Amino acid sequence: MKLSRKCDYALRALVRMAMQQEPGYQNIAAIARQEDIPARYLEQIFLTLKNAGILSSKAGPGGGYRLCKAAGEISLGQVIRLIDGPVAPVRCVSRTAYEKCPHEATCALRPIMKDVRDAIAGILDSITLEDACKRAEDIMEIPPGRVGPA
Amino acid sequence: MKLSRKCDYALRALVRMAMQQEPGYQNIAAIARQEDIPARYLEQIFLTLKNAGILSSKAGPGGGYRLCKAAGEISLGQVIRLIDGPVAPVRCVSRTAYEKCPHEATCALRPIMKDVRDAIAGILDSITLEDACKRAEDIMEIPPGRVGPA
DNA sequence: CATATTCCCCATAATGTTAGTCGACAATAT
DNA sequence: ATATTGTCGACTAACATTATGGGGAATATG
Repeated sequence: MKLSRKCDYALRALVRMAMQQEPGYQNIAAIARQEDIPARYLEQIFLTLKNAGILSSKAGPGGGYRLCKAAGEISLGQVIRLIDGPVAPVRCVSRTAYEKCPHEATCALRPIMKDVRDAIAGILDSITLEDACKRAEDIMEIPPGRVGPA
Repeated sequence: MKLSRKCDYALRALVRMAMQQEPGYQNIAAIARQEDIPARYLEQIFLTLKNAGILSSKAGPGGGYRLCKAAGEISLGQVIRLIDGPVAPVRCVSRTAYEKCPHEATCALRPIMKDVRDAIAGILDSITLEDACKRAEDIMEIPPGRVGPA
């Protein structure tokens, strides 16, 4: 039930990109440095994200990557499926990568696993990079009107 | 987010064992045949389950394995953690295998992953082998009073 | 144009995990 | 005694993960 490190990198890098206010390009080296990710590895990840239409890129000085859509349009589920594959614990309950299982008709576990899948997907498909960013900002800066930590 | 095949084997074998009404021992070969699991592999799995106090065993003719506790006392979560490790998508939100992460304090993903973990654990820790068995029986035999499929 | 910067694509290596298989042995029932 | 069944440890083949590296193409700048 574990997220790969690669996927963790992808999500963290995307949140970082989404937090950037100005609309310019951000290069791999900078993101990699900030998030402590091996740059050449992040390169591969960004390429995948680009091919999936999540990022777009521009070469040369001042170039780099930027989000292709609004942060509110990119769900965590979308990214996770792209990097790690289906979120369902078993394929026979996956909506995006369903695969028939011979025991399916009489399997006692299947309906339970379906509940698990729905619970996971229910969260990950409803939360976007924008939502994550907001949470991140709440964590990092004390909201105005507050005097200090509670 | 995927269950290993090994874990799938373990769960299916345990449900099968729990469905057996008579209190005797059931041997590996029989379970392996019924559930279509490589016998020598299931051997390893049962040994692990035994060492964890879920199964007990007896050698010799008429021997085999049986559940060590009532089916209602064994949760799916317990079995899954034993075979596959923590159910949390990332270790820094695991209750049973927590591990500190350097980004923890400012991480935007963590609270989301915590929700995912809670959702998964909420289901898997509350459902027992007994629950699964009931579902299995419902699937396999049409309840009395019903004339046929709806 | 020359040059530096940055992304693009392919290959490959190091390491770890999964899903088994095997052989010899110990316990038990008849 | 012998057949049956579990116990234990080692081993392996295949695959996945986590990178690293070379060589190129696109682009901005002077």
